[in-house]
Amino acid sequence: MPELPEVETIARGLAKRVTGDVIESVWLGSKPEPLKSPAEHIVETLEGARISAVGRMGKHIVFDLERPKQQAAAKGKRREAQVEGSRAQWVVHLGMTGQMLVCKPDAEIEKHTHAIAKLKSGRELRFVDPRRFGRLSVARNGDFETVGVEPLDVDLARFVELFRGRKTPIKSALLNQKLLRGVGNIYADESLFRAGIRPRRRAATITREQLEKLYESVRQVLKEAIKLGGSSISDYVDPEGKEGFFQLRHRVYGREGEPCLVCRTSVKRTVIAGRSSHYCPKCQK
DNA sequence: ACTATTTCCTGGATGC
DNA sequence: TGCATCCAGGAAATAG
Repeated sequence: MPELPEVETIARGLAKRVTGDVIESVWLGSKPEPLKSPAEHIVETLEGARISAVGRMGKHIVFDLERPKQQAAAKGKRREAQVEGSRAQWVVHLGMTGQMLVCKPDAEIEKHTHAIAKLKSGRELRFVDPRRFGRLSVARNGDFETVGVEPLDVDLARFVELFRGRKTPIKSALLNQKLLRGVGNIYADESLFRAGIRPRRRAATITREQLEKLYESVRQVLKEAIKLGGSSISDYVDPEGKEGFFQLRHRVYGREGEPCLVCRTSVKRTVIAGRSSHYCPKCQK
């Protein structure tokens, strides 16, 4: 379940391996494709493009693409002709189980492979996603906007403002990508534990002081997790096949019934907005 | 304008 | 052992 730290780790790994490479051809799997843009649009945008950078926005991996000039000239008859030397992005959301793999072309094609981009270097970028919650799309430069703010960029004042007047539980607000982007179930629970706030607390009832603590907690948890390469639960590994280690630092997530690491009280689990939520009833108010 | 709930999807875990 | 059922959850869609 890639959240911000995992996606950041993945994007860095991909950047290291495919920056500067050129996409020569693209294959998209049949059936209901996990696409947010029309298939032809994706193929047209990716083929021939050079990957100039790989980054992250919220939980999205963003490949920055440069389209060569001669490409546009040679295919002049194309209706939606590419502007010369145009820029675009390939945006990938991994959903729950998505993976972006860099493979040798002779590597066995895994079940649930939905897209393959052949690279000039001879390798392939493959998108594999058993549960099909992941999504692929393309955008022209600047088109890919997400509404929420980056937790690691936002300042305290704007962070506090996000929750003003919201009756929804703070846990739901943290998961709402239109407010804050990149925080998922694990990091929401871990942040709330560190801030001493119960997940069901209505956002609007949280004091300024507590919100300041939450602001620091969210950022601290995310930074620490990035440093450790994310949380490896189920079978998450980064593009180099390495596991993350933040799961060893989880204080409440997945620890139902186990003693709180601070006060030994049994960690409780409840469901909020359809998501399991873990907390210590004594440490969190 | 918000908020809450349902839906999508498959593999692994659990239960009888 | 085998089969059915449940559960995980991001975000879009739907309902209130």
